[in-house]
Amino acid sequence: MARRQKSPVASGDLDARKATILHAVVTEHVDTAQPVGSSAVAAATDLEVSPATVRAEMVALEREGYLAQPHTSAGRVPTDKGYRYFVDHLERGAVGAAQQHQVRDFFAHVRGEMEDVLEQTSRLLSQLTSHTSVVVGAGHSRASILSAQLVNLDAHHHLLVTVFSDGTVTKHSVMDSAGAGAADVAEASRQLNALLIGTTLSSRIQVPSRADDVARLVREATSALHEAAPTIEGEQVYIGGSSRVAESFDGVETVRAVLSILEQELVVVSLIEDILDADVSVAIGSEHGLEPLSACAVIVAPVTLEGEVVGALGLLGPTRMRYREVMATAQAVSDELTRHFGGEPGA
Amino acid sequence: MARRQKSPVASGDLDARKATILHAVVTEHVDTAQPVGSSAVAAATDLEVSPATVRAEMVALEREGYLAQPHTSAGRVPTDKGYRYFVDHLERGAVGAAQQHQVRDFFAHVRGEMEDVLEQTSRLLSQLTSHTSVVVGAGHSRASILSAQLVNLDAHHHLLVTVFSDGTVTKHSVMDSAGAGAADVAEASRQLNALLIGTTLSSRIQVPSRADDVARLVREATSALHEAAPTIEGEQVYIGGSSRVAESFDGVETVRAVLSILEQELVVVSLIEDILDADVSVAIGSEHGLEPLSACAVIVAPVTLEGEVVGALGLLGPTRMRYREVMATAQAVSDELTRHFGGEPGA
DNA sequence: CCTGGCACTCACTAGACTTGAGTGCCAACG
DNA sequence: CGTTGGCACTCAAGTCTAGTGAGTGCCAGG
Repeated sequence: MARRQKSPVASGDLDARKATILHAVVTEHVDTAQPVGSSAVAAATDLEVSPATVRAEMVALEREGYLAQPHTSAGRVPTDKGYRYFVDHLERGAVGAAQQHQVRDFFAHVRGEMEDVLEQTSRLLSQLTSHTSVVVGAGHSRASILSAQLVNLDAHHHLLVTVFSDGTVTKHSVMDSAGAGAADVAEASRQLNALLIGTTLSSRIQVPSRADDVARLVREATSALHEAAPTIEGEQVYIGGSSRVAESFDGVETVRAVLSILEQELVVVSLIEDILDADVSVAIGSEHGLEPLSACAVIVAPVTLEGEVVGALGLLGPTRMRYREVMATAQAVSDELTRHFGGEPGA
Repeated sequence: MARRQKSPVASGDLDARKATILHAVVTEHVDTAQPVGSSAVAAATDLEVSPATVRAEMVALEREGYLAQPHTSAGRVPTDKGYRYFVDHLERGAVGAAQQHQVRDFFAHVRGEMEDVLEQTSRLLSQLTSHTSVVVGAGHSRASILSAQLVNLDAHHHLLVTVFSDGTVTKHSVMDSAGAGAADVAEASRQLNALLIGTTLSSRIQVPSRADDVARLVREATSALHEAAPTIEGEQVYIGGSSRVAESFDGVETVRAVLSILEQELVVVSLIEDILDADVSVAIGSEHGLEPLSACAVIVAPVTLEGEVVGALGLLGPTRMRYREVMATAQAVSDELTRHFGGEPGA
């Protein structure tokens, strides 16, 4: 714990006592939601020093930006930087046995398509942590096409149904003002299947240039598919427990702002992806650069499949959050989710 | 306007002056969010009576349950019953030209699958009204199957992809522990297609009882499809502008409760369906029976396709809401949405 | 470097008082 | 008899004034 320097503007590290004090302030503040005074810290730690000594250290911690005072005669509150230090120096803990069991149990019994599993996982996460959760299923830009089929809806509308190797299915409507016959549609379907199987959305396709109905349908269908590609590749997002936002923040305006962000799926996805790292990672306060979320902390964990990141889960709460427990939960669910898909690919 | 009786407990109707006063109280209260006093009412109406007279009428209105007093020395506030009368006797207005244009414009330019249209419509609604909106796409219990296809994912997993006449597509994973060969899967796919085309989810299917791989796959696939039927028939729900909830109510607990309800899609759907009537209809306060929403009013309008109700849109806000404008907007969007699908079925 | 002591700060609370919007009641008026 | 102005009454909300106490910063002595 004793590191190189103890200069007052040390940026990277703190001496053992300061670290202990900061830790105490964070845990106490998380518990009570109140500014923490020097005597409370002295009582909560095993430092065996007087409040006056703690005060001196707290002055230093404030000068260095780890703590802040709401007003002159109040206790201290951690700053974003304080939480950051706390999280960086947090020894990872495992989740409690009860939670562990609940997670295991969930994944043992969950059934259905991947989409359903992800959605339910999102519910699980927010139930376990009492925070809002986000589960992102990565896009399938690299998935290849297993099957493509053109289905006739009515005289002027067909539907291109495409199945990808990752188990996702997409549909695209194809207008057909000329009204090709059933036989032509069937032939176009056959050609599309032959043409698209094995390709990915980014592949270049050689479409027939003939002028007949069949060729026209094939061209229409492939262009519909590729035009929509950016959207399809876009990830699926499942948000759970958004009502928790109302509990986490007291200002109505904050609640509104956070909810408003959550409504913008693209923003949420890019937020999660920005934070996403190989391991469980955390963005605190203004670290993620989204101003309306400056009162939030976001904890992100990846979901991998055969070594590749195929998704992510995130938990969003106030900076005043039980980091240790929430991070452990994120880790546990991430692990189980990864295992779940590893054991049951494509299901 | 003059009706049968003016007995103090008249339930159905009010004499003209009382009606005018109630109307004034509602509009004023909606505007100001404050209890409305007798002098404000006297000033706002063209009744040309003194505040004292208005007071006498307000006492009667309170006795009959249309108005309430937050405390003895405050103005009056409408009760749910008061809002109900107001809404029932509201002459329908059209939306403003600007809004009308915005709605037309939206539907002129919106493109994509029905799901996308509904989702975007939900955004439009909440943007136009500043309230939370719900769009429900009806289930396709009556839609017949146009195509069914079994696609091989890997050695032990297949995917049954089904296209319905209403343009929806579903998928169901089919486990295959025995690992049938590619030829068998193709044959099963062919048989499934022949078997299922033209049927609906409620149809009874005659499945082959043979013991070979193909018959087994067919049985597995059809049972997967029919097991999931209740879920598939379940409507799609799109909720827009849930952040508006934070603006509409001041109590944090109310916000939380409402958001919590909105998270339960099944509850939302049944709420909307309960309220849904042939015309635009409204549920105020406790009328819908969902206690957490007792501070809310819900406005619902149907979306029809060829005379049949295929969906609904809802707007959820505080009981203190601009009923006239919101109802007009709901009506306008409902009309345009109906027209949109009428003109472009299945797209 | 630690500590107890001490004066100081300042949010928060409670109580007293004022204000004013709004009421209910009533007697008088057309 | 419905309407009206007058009037006393009520009560939430705002303002002011202490009083309280948690917590601080500083300092002198160990």
